Amino acid sequence: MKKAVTLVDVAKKAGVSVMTASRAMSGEGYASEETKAKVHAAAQELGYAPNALARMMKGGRTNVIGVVVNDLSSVVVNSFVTALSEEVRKYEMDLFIYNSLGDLGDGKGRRLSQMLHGLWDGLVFVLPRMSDDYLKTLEQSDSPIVLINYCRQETSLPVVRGDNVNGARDGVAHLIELGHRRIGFVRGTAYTGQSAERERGYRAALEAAGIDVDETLIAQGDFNEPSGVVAGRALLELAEPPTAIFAANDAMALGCMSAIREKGLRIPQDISIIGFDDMPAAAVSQPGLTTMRHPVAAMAQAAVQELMRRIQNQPGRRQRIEFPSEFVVRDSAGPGPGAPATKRGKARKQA
Amino acid sequence: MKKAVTLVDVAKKAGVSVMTASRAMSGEGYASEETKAKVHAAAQELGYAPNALARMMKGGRTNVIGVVVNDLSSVVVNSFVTALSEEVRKYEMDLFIYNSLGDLGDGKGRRLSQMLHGLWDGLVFVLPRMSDDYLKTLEQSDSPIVLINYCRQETSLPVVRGDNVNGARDGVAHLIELGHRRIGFVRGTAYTGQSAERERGYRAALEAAGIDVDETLIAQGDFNEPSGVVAGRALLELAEPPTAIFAANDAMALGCMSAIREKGLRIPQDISIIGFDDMPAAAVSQPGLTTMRHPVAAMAQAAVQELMRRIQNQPGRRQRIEFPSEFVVRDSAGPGPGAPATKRGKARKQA
DNA sequence: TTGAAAGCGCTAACAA
DNA sequence: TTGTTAGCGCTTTCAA
Repeated sequence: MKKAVTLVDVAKKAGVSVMTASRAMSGEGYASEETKAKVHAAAQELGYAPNALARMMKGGRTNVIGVVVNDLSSVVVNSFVTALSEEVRKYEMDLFIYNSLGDLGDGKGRRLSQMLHGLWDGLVFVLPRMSDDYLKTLEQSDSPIVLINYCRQETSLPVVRGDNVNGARDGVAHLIELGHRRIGFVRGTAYTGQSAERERGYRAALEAAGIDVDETLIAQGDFNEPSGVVAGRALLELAEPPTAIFAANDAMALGCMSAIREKGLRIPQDISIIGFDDMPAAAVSQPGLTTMRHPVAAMAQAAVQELMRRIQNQPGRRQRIEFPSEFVVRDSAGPGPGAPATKRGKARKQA
Repeated sequence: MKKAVTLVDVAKKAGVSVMTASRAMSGEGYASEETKAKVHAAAQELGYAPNALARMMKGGRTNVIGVVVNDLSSVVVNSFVTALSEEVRKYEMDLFIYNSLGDLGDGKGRRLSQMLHGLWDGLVFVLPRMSDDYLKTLEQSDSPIVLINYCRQETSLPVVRGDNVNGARDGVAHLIELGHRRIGFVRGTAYTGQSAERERGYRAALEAAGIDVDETLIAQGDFNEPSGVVAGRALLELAEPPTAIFAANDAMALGCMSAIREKGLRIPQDISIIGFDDMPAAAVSQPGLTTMRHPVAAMAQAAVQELMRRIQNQPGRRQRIEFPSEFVVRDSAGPGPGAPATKRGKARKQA
C-alpha cells in the first residue's frame, strides 16, 4: 500500500496553497474557474482521493448513518435495512450496516459502542437484542440514536415501532369471528419484547370475547421455523388440541403448518393458522398464510426523519412513533367449530 | 448533541498529562498501576469514549473492513456477507456493509469511491455489478481490495470465485446421463459474468456428449424468479420443448417450476430441472431442487485471508482463488427420454 | 515512568 | 480571489 496522495501534494503540483486546493476540490467558497481546473487536473493526475477521516475530524458531520442489527439474515431485518438504505439517500447520507452476530453488550458489541463517537452522525438499531447495560450506555450517549421495533422495556431513546398488540388482537379476533374458541399461541424469544406484545394482543382478544385463556395452549418457540414445528406438534398432541393457532411470527407459523401436515390434517379445513410479519415465504406457502405486517417503508422513513432531526439539532418530534399493522388475509384461516353450519359446509366443499 | 468528552478532559480530571492518559487507556507503553487506575476512574466518571477517527488518523489502521454489495436482499449475497462477518472477527476487525442499491459507477457509487481512503483498511466486493470505469478506478486504488465472484472481465485485482464452468458442466452432464438430449438453459444478467460462465459449462457438457447446441433452447432471464416463469413458459411453448432445463440460478429455476406446473406437467417425470446456488428455498420446494452450490464459508475465509495479507503488506498469495462447486442432488431431475426403459418405468411408478 | 512537542489531512476563520 | 493560521483528538517521537 503506497503512501496516499494528499491535498498537499495536489496543491504543490498545481502551484497553489493547500487551502485553495481544498476549496477547488470541495466546491465550497470562492475559487476562480481557472484555478479550479488547474487543481482538478493535478488531482486527477496524481490520483488524489480525499481522506474521509480527516474531513470528518474537522466538520463534525460525516454524512454517514450506521445501522446496527443482530442478525442480517433475518428477512424482517433485511427488509428494514433495505428500506433504510433507500430512505437515507434522500438526505444525501450514506448508510453503513453493522452486523453484531449476536446480542449487543456481551463483549462482542463492545467495540461498537467505542465507535459511537465520530464515525457516524447517527445510529439506527433495528430489532435490537441487547443487555440492559447496553441500553443504558446507549441512553447516556450523546449521539443521535433511533430504535426500530424495540419494546422490551421503557427507554428514553426515540422508538419507531409497529403496533404489535392491536395487530395481534385483530388477528386473533378474526379467528374468533370465524368460530374458533380454542386458539393456541406460539411464543418467540423475549429479546425485543415483540413476542410479549403479540401475546398481550392474543390475550386481549380472547378476553374481549369472554374466552378464558388456557395456558396449556401456549407453546414456546424461538422465532425460527424448526421451533414452530416442535411447538405445533406439542399443541396438536394435547388431549384437547386447538382448532386454530396464532404464531408470534411467520417463520414459526410455517413450522406449525409442517407439523399440521405431518399429522395428516388440512389447513384451514381442520385447523386454522395465522402468523405475523408477512415474510415473502408467507405469500407462496400452500395455502397462503394469513398474517399481519408492519408498514416497513413508512417506519424506515419515520426513523430516518427522526434521526435527521436530532442530527441537525432540531428538537425530536416524538419519543415514540407507532404504526398500525396491516392485516393480510390469505387462505390459512377458515371457519371453526363455532361457525354457522353454512360456513362450515362451504369450507368443507372447498376441500 | 453535547460536546464529546476527550482525552484532554480525562487527563485534566486525573491530574496527568494527555500522553499519560493515552497510555493508560490504550495499555501501550509504560504507566504505573496507580496512574492507570486514576485515569480509568476519571474516564469512567466522565463517560469518555475514544474518538475512533482521531485514533485512526494517526495509526493508519482503522481495523474496519468494508463490504460492498449491490443488493443486500439477495440470498446469495446475504450468505456471503454473514460468512464474512464471522470470518473478520478472527482478525479482531469490524465489518461495515455498504448497500449500493444498484450498479456501481453510475453516479450513486461515486461517493463510495471517494471514501476509499482512510475509512477502512480494506474492501471486499461481493458479486459486484459495476461499470468498466469503476473497475478501473478500483484497480488503480492503492487500498487493499478483494473481489468475490466477479468474472465479467479480467482484472488485476485479486478474485475469490466459485468454479461456475465446471459446476454447470457437471450439472448438465448429470442431465445427459439421465437420458436428456434437449436441455434448455435460462440465462441471467451479464453483470458479474457468472451467467456467461454457467452457460459455457452448459455448452461444454453438450459438446462433450456430441449434442449440438440448439440456440432456441436458450432463454433470457434476469436472475429473479418472475423472469424464470416467463422463460420457462417460452421454453415449454416451443414446437419441440426441452425435456430438461438448467437455469443459471435457483430463483429462476423455481420460476421455471411454476411455469411447468402451470402447464400441468410433473417434475421430474415429465420434465427435469436444475438450478445453481442452493438457496434455502431450493431445499424446501416441491420437489426439492437439484442444484450446485459455492462453498461460501471457505470462500469468505479465503477472501478475508487474502485481504488481511494485503492490509499487512505481505505479498498477495494468489491473484485468483477458485473453489470447486458442490453438486446437490435432490428430486427435480429424473430420467429423460433417452434413459433405459427400466429407469423411465421406475420414475413413472414414483408418480 | 512521565511529559512536551510535533503532526496526521483537512477545513473554518480570518487576513491580505 | 487567495493565503495564513490554527486546531479537530489522538499518538509517535524525543526528552526529562
